[in-house]
Amino acid sequence: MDAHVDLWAGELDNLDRDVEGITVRLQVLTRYLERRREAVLAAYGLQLWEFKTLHMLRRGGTPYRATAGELARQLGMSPAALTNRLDALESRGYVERTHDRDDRRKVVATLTPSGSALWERGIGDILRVEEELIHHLPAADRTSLDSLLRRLVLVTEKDS
Amino acid sequence: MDAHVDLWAGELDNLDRDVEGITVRLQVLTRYLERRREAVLAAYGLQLWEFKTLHMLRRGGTPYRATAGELARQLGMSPAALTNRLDALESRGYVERTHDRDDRRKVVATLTPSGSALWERGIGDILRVEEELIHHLPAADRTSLDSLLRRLVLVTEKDS
DNA sequence: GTCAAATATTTCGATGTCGAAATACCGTGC
DNA sequence: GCACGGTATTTCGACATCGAAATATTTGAC
Repeated sequence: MDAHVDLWAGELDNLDRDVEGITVRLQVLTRYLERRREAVLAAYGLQLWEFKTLHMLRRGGTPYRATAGELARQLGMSPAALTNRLDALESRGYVERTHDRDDRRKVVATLTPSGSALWERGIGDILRVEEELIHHLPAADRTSLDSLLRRLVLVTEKDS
Repeated sequence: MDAHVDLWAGELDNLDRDVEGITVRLQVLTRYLERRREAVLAAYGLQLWEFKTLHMLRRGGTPYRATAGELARQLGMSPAALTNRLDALESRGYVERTHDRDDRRKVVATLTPSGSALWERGIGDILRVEEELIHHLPAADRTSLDSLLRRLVLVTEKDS
C-alpha cells in the first residue's frame, strides 16, 4: 500500500505525497468498509443495496416512509434504479408501495414491520464492524480525524 | 451532512459519534473525488474505469505491460470483467494484447503510445482535482490526516 | 511420453445501474 | 372545464460487473 503510493510518486515530478496518500487511503478505507459491511449483511441474506434502502427509510424517523423520488435522491441514484430496488424489496415484504393521496403521481414507500426488524438486526453488526476498525485509533485521534475529514466535507458542500 | 450524522445518531443508543462521523465522511469524500475525476476525464472521452486500467499498466513502469490476471487482481475485479475492459481498450487502440511466449495461457496487455499519451493528459487533471480539495487543509493538517488514515489502512492490511 | 490436475483467460447468463422515452397525473391560464 | 407544460414514476435498451462453466495451456506423476 505504501509501496503503491511511492511507485506512483516516482513517476511524477511535482506530486504532493500527502495529497496522493490521503486520496488513495480514503478510497482504500471506504472499499474496506464496504466489503466488511457486505460480509456481515450476507448473514441475513441481504445485499448492501437492500440494506441501504431500508436504512434511508428508517433514518427519516417514524412512520418510516418516503416518496420514490426522495429516496432516489438521498441514495444518489436514478429514479429508474430505485424502481427496481422497490420491486425487489416489496416482493420480499420489506417495503410497501402506496400512492400519495394528495398527489397521485407520487409513490410512497413504507417500511413494513418485517423490513424494520431486519434493519434492526443488521445495523448492530454494521456498527460493530465500523467500531472494530476505527477503535484501533485512541479516542483523541478519532476526534482529530473526524474533525479533519469534516473540514474537507464542508468544502465539497460549499462547491456544489 | 452533519444533520445526517446527527439524525442517525438519535436513532441509536450506544452510538459513538466519532465512529459514525468518520465512516460517513470517508464515504462522502471518496464519492466526491470519484465524481470529480469522472468529470475531468469526460473531457478526453474517457470513463473512469478506462483510465484506471491505463493507470495500472502505466504504474508498473516501462514497458507498461501486465498479464490479465495481474491487472484484474490489482484493480480488484473479476478476470471476466477485465476481459471486457481489454476488449474495449484494445478496440480503441490504447492497449495491445499478446500471448506470453513462455506461458501461452497468459495474455499480456501492453500500453500503446496512444494509450500512454492519453494517460499523461488525464493524470495531470486528476492530480489537480485532488490537490484542489486537499489543499483546503494547511500542510501540517494534511500530514496529520495522512498519518491517521495510514494507521487505519495498516490495520486493514493486517486483517486480510 | 501421456494423462490428470492445476492455472489463465474467455464465454455465458444474471444482476444492478443509467439515460431517454413512455405513461400518469397535477396545476395554470384561458 | 380543457388543453398544455411541468413533475413523478416506470419501462426499455445498453452497459459494466460477477460467478460459474468452457477452453486452452502448462506441470507433474508415472
